[in-house]
Amino acid sequence: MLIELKPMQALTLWKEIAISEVRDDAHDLTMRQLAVLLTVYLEPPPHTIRGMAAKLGVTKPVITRALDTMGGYGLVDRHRDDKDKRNVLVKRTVKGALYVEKLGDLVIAKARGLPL
Amino acid sequence: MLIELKPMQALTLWKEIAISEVRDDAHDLTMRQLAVLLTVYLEPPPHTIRGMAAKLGVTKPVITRALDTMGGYGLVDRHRDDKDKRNVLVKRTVKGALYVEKLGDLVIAKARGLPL
DNA sequence: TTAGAATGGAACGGAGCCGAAATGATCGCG
DNA sequence: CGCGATCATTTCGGCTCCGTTCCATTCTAA
Repeated sequence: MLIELKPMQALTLWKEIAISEVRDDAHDLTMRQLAVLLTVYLEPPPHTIRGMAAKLGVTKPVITRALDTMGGYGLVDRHRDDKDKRNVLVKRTVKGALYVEKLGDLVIAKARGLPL
Repeated sequence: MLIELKPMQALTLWKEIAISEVRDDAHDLTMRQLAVLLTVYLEPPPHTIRGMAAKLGVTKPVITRALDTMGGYGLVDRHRDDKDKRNVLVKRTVKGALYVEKLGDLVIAKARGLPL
């Protein structure tokens, strides 16, 4: 659990992660794409385009395009809702789960290395 | 200090911050720009273009353009080094300091709100 | 003093994302 | 059944960022 995280530590953690993302990230995800990805993998389904657009405070095409890009990477999948065929449900993939898991490990590793 | 940060918590923290950035961020900074900004404000000077490019693992024009953009926002400043006039030193600004400080507060606030 | 190295920046074409508006498919109420 | 509402996607013009390459300035060492 997080206890007494100080401003300097918080910023250092954020900086280290940002640099790691810039240096190593193969997919070069946007902040918006990252927000979409983590929402899909951390919040309970179902995930619709409209719902995610509302949650992130962006327009629907932003979500559609983010899913296009990340779908191309194999990080997410989507198909029509059988109940209401207007809806599109975003699904998780094995590849995406591995990617998210690696991201979590990175945050933890960087958090451990923080100076006192 | 960070103690026993678990994978789920780490990812939730990162997700919350990403969403906040997407929703509220006035400047809409790229991950690279963010990495540059935090490097300038968290690591000891001097900061040269070449040095930061090496640190972030990107090309020089990336740093130059990031400084152009953020300089336009007033988040950073730069001028020639008097000792070696080939170098350009990146300087901090009051506006940039406030922005970074707010970012730190955001991380802390989100960290506090993490579920057990 | 001068040749070569180093530094930051500019120019270029290409690629991706943006918001707004239009499109196509589907639902549900009357 | 039909028509308006809802949902996701596509289209459009515009903007920003990308990497590569080239250039001007400045330093350094022979």
